[in-house]
Amino acid sequence: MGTTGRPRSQAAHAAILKAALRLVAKRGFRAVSVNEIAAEAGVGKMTLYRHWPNKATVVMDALLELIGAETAFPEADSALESLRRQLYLQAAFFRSSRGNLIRSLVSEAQSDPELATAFRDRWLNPRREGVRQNIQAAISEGSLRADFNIDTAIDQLYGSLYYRLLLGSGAIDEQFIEDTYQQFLTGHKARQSVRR
Amino acid sequence: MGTTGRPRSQAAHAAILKAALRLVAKRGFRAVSVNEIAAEAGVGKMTLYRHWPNKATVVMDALLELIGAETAFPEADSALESLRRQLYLQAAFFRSSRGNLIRSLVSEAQSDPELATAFRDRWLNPRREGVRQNIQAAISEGSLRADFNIDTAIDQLYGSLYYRLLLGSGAIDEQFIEDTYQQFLTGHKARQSVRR
DNA sequence: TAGAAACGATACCCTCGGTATCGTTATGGG
DNA sequence: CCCATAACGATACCGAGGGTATCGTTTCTA
Repeated sequence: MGTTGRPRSQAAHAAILKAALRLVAKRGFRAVSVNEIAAEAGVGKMTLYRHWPNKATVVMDALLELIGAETAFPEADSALESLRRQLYLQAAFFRSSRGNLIRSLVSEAQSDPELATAFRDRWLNPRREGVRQNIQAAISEGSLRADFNIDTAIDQLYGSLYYRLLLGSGAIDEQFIEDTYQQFLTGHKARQSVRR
Repeated sequence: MGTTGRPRSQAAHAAILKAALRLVAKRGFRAVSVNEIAAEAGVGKMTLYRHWPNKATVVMDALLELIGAETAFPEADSALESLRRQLYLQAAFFRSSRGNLIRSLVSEAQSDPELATAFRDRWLNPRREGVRQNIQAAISEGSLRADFNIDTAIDQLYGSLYYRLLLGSGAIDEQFIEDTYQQFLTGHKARQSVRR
């Protein structure tokens, strides 16, 4: 078997991810070199390349392993309220320095098809699936209609957030989130809201 | 005066922009080198750097000078119809190879604050201003309400287009555009549509 | 305890954006 | 008409950075 030899250092693995997260969140992907990440982690450059095939994959893993759960759906009394709160979480995430991770990866993905696929498969689609299930729960609860295209609705909900993050056309503040949520509600709520 | 000496070659200027547009539309910003652009234009590299300070600015100018008018607002019977048709134009533009220019510039702007400012000032904001005037015309015509935040509405209209262009989460096809337009209308149309 | 593989360090390669400098060429003010 | 001036194409060069190769050393397991 391939089980012989010195094992990979989990400490080095974790230190590299942590260093990559810190540096890229603070200064952005392009401004940080692989040498810096390795030095910050107290590790040789070659150790980094033994664990990951390239710089972008390190940052992708840092995003998923260290802060992937930061935008999970919060518990709430209704599916709609959970959706609304998740929008606020996503906005806070985008406003924070960690938003730089998303900006960096989307930027690199424009010229790196493998990274683009990985970003969709590992970050975007799982989150979209969460939103889809939430919306379907809201439909089951009778608070949303059932006759709209869910994918398009998700794009309209989250597209404007990514737009402001990447284009910097305006603040991702509470007013903006509330307006976006209300606009979604206006177009998709059930005509007769179920009451109890 | 500084009017002495050999004048700048307008032919070289135009050839460089055309070469940059062709190559970047086909293969993307990062995959095309400055040497290639100059060679394709039949020009020395230094001539390029005499006309522009860096690679990104060349592509920015190519976008504005060669295809800036491609997404102007079409004439129509009503402001709303003009807006709807402009969405279709923008979608066709994003679907075409020229969409690579936008993807490239947004990508580079993530690590180049000057480019980010130029992209907003020269591309985004003028187009947003056109949308704003169109929306205000629609309000004046009585087909839209007057009590919503126009900037947020613009982000919701166009944000999902940029989202699909940059994230590749779905096709920017007619169905998507129509759904997006209808969702905007549902949330912002006047309660009593004016008829004649 | 011996072989295999990961470790940190470091030298190296290659591409590419941008600069410097060459001799040459086109202009326009005097 | 002619000469100072600046742009021209070509080419050598610089520096940064991603990724590789190789060193002697260390740590594991069979």
